[in-house]
Amino acid sequence: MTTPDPDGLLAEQLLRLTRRVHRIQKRHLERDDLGVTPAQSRLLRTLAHYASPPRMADLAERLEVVPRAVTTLVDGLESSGKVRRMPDPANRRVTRIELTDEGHTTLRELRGARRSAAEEILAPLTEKERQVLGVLLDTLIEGDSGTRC
Amino acid sequence: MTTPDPDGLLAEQLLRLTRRVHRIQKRHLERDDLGVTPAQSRLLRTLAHYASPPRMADLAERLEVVPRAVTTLVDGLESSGKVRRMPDPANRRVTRIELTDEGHTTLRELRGARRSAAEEILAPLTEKERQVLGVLLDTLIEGDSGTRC
DNA sequence: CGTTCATTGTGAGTATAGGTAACAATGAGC
DNA sequence: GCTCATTGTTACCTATACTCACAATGAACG
Repeated sequence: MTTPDPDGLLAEQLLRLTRRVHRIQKRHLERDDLGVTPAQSRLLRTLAHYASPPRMADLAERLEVVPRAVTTLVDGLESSGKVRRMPDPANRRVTRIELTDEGHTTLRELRGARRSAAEEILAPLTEKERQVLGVLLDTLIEGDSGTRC
Repeated sequence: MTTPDPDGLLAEQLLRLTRRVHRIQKRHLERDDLGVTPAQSRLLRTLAHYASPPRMADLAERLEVVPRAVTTLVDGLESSGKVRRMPDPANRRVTRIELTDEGHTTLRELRGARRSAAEEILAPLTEKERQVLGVLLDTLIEGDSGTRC
C-alpha cells in the first residue's frame, strides 16, 4: 500500500512481460512460417499506415530507431521480396519504401498471427481490463514525446 | 469501443513501451557508470532475493532464460568482481552464485538508478494509475505460468 | 560559379540479449 | 558395474539496435 513501486518493480514487470510478448510473437510468426522477424513485421505494418511510400527517415522516426536500423530491416524484407526500394525522382538522396504484392499478402497473413499472439498474451484479461491497460500504456507512450528534450 | 485491440495493437504498445524502458534504464545505468548492463542489473537484484546463494539453474528459472544465458551474465559480473562462483560441497556439479562486497555496494547504488529510471518512465501516471497498471501487469505475467505446457 | 554546410542512406564494426547443440563431469538408480 | 539424468559450459548463431565515418546529394550564399 505504502510503496507501490519500491525500486523499479513496475519497470521490471514491464520488461519481464515484454520478454514474454517477444517469445509468443516469435513463436506465432514461426508457426505460420511467414519468413519475417518480429521487427520486420512491425515495419511492414507501419508501412501500411502510409498513403504514399515513406522515406527511410520517416520509418526510422515512426519506429523510434536510428536510420541505420531501418536499413537492416529493409534489406531483409527486400531480399525476401516483401518491399521495394524506390528512388525519389524529386530528391535523389531519398529512397522510398513500397510494399510489393507479396508484401501485401504477407501483411494479410500476418494479421492472423498477430491476432492469435495478442489473444494468447491478453487471455488473462477481461475486455474491460484490456481497455484500461490500453489507456495506461498509451499514456506512458505519449508521456515520452512530451518530456523529451 | 467495439474493437479495443484490432490486430495486436496492445502488444505493439507493450513492445514499444519496453524499448523505451530499455533505453531509459540503460541511460540511467550509464549515467551512474556502474559498469553493469540492464540484464546484469536484473541478475544482481534477483540474487539479493535469496537467503542463501542460489545455483545457476535457480537463477535461470527465476529470470526465465536458458541456463546458458545465465552463464554469460555471471561471466560478466564475475570479471567485474560483483559476484563470485562458489562450488557446492554437497554436489560438485552445481556452482552457487554469491554477491561480493563490491556486488552489494553496486546493488545499493543501483537502487538509486532504478528508482530514478522508474520515476522517469512512470511520470505520466498518478499513484493510483500505477497501482492499477501493476495489478494488470501482474495478471498478465501470472497468466503465463498458468497457460504454459 | 564555387565553397560550405546540412541531409540521406549505408558500410563497417560493436554490444546486448537470447537461443541451440554437443559435451564433460558428476550424481543416482538399478 | 552400467546406464541415465542433471549441471554448467564451450562453441556457435540470430535478432536488434547502436556509433562512427562516408559518399552522394541538395541548399545557401558570397
